[in-house]
Amino acid sequence: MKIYNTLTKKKEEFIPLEEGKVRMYVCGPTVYNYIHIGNARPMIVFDSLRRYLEYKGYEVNFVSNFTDVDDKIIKKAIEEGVSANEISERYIKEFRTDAEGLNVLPATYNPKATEEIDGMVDMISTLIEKGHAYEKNGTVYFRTRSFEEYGKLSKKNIDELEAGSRIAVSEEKEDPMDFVLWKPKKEGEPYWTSPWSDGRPGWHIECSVMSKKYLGEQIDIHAGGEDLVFPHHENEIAQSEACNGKQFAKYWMHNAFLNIDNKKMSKSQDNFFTVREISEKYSLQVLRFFMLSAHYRSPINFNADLMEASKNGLDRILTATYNLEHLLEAAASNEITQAETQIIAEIDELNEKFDAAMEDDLNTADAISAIFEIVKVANSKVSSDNSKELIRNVLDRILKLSDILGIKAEKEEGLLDEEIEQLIQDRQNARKNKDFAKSDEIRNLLLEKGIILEDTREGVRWKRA
RNA sequence: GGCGACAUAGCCAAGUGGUAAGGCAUGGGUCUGCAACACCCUGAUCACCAGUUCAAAUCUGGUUGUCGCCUCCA
Repeated sequence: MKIYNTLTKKKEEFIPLEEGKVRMYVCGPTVYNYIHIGNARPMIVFDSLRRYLEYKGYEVNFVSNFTDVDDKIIKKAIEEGVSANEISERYIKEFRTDAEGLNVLPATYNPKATEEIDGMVDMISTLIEKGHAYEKNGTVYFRTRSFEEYGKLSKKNIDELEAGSRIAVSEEKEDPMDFVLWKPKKEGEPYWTSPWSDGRPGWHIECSVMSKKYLGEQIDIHAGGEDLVFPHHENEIAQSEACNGKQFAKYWMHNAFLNIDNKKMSKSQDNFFTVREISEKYSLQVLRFFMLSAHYRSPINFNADLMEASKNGLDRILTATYNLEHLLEAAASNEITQAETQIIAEIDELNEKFDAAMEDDLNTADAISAIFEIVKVANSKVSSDNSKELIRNVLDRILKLSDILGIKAEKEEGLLDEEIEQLIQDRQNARKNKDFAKSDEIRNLLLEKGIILEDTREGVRWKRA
């Protein structure tokens, strides 16, 4: 598989550090609110990567953290008059609800920053010992100039950074580019004790420490949104490599941003959507499908029309599996014929197209097109005249490939209550008697109840609107 | 100011040297009692200019436009 590596700015063949295993870290959310749809992009994209790697047979150790101590969390806690912990616990719970709706698999480990403070103190101590960090008045800074390769990920030159810097100059810092590893508490803030002060860790050190603890000093893939390249990931590299003396992550992957109506999402512009809000209007499967319909490194635009189009597109796939399931029930023959092996060969070819797309830096847009092509084959060439084996093969293929993308392609219709069953029966009787006025009336009534009826060769069937 | 990305049909979007995948929408037709689903048909001189090449959406240079990072941010 080829992966575009931000570090080298090239697509590279993916070769894991340890054969058959993948160590992967994705920067998780700061839990101070519901996640927004921009947060959902890396979750979905890298979950799809994980699913694909697992499908290929890798054992994936997938770690994603919760940043549960932070200025924003503290601010929210003060506003609500509750503890910071209460805020973070609440939104971790909400995060899990949204992640489940998006069909994002749970991480192997979900460490919380506040539970890893000891490790952070250790790493900061090591950095001080090695001359990569220094303490001033209870604050510990990373000595950026001590790490020669600083800027290698974001391709920034430290001197140019300083020239154009908008960072407030601190009297304490040896250099304006130095960043905080540990900061003393302010009145009323949560704190932990350390050799330097009662306080809390800086944001960047968290990921270096949690990644090391759960995945080791060297990992295969480190991923996140492209805005994290600088300074967050650059700083993680500096901390981890200065501390451990070896390359931190082999492949750095970054997803592009999601815009709303071609504008950056921001609270001030009031074009901000949470995943929760979207879930009230659409299945989150539609959001997931929408996100995967473009390449992860391209910016993607979000608006109601595009969601509508995605919904229709996804429905095409869902309808196809729905149809195939009904055909499977209706099919009489079980013997696969010569002609049918041709259809399977065609599907095999499209399956290969899917794999090739995924192999090429996770080209989910192209992979989805392969699924659509299989749907086309199913719709145009498969009927209840075919053997169960053929139908089963095509159906399974669509379900399997969709599942790699985390798309649930099987409709969960549930059961109908007796009243509706009776109405459907009444309508069938009316149709038999050619009382179409009555049958249409019943159909409309059912539509109001959210049940759509379809008359097929194999009889009447229903689905939920 | 520094660094970087992008520009493909009404819309979304693949395609990185050999005359343009796929989806949505539109219009016409088939199927259906009518619908729905589905099927068939319907659409692109790949932002512009110049260059390299037998051959360019695809490489090079330039122009225009859009956007991102450099500050918490996915």
